[in-house]
Amino acid sequence: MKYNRHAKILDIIENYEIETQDDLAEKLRESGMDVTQATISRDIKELRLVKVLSSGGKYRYSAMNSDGGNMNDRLLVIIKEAYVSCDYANNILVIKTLPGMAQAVAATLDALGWNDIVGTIAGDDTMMVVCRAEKIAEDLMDKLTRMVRGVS
Amino acid sequence: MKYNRHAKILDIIENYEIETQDDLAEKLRESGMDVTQATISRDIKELRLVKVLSSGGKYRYSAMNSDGGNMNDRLLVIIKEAYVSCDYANNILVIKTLPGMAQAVAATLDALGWNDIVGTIAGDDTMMVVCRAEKIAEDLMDKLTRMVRGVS
DNA sequence: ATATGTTTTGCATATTAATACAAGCAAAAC
DNA sequence: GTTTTGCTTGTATTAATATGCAAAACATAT
Repeated sequence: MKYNRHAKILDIIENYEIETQDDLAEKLRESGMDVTQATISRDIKELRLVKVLSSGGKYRYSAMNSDGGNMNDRLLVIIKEAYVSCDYANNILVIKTLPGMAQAVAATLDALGWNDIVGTIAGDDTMMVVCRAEKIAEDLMDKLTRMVRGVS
Repeated sequence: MKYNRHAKILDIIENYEIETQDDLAEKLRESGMDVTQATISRDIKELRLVKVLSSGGKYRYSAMNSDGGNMNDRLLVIIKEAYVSCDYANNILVIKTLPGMAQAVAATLDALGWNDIVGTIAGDDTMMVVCRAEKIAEDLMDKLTRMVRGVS
């Protein structure tokens, strides 16, 4: 359940101004994930999130865009966990995952903040990535399949 | 004294693994700057520093490289505060500042993490920036003079 | 020199975050 | 089937950080 939660956390901090770990706990609870502040402290450490000062002068948890390759590791773990198959047409990449895991993959891809990715959308076991160009979709598919096969 | 301290803080966190605000207070004390944790908390807020997880698994304060233009603001304030004059020869930019402020400007420039800047060195009221190329030095001088004149 | 407004700071404290420890679980090993 | 091992979590606690408030420091006008 941990990786789902991590993904949800990435999702939450992107869409809400989360000031404290308790705020985050609350939001997770609303999603049916019941954890304590202690666990969240550990999640935040693992995800390498940081507390930044938002423009409004308040603190806010955030996934630094480009944190030295760490999010890539995260993607690796989640992909290995969730991946089923992958294909693309034109600039759209479609990723099939285990049931319930599509959100996790999408949130992680989002957190990477890649400019070449226009956006993602996720259902339950399928997600789509809108890429800037067909070439990007192809490259991303390659990258993912290599990840799953354990090739660096 | 505040801007000097801010500069020193930037300097310290770059050169030491600062885990807590108390650690930072200690290092500042070694430099003859005597402040409490409370002040440092406020400094960290103003400088928009973040606590990141270092590769060694420990937390560490850091100035995110490229935090959405905020360090630029910081540079702006410090430049307005300290700037006297500026000139360059070849790829070396020389900045004259008010007495004692050269370190502040240098640390702030360092914190920007610009690739085009090879390095900086600061005395008391003069500092030098070694740029990757003459063009860079020229651009930087322009940027600084525009800053001082209040032109964006 | 004195008053007045602004900024910076420390103190004390409230709030927030990290962690030692033990318990619970599940998979692997025996 | 039992034991071992490794991982995740909550509890309780400690550690770290943020902030309200008053005092001090500074600047500026009178």
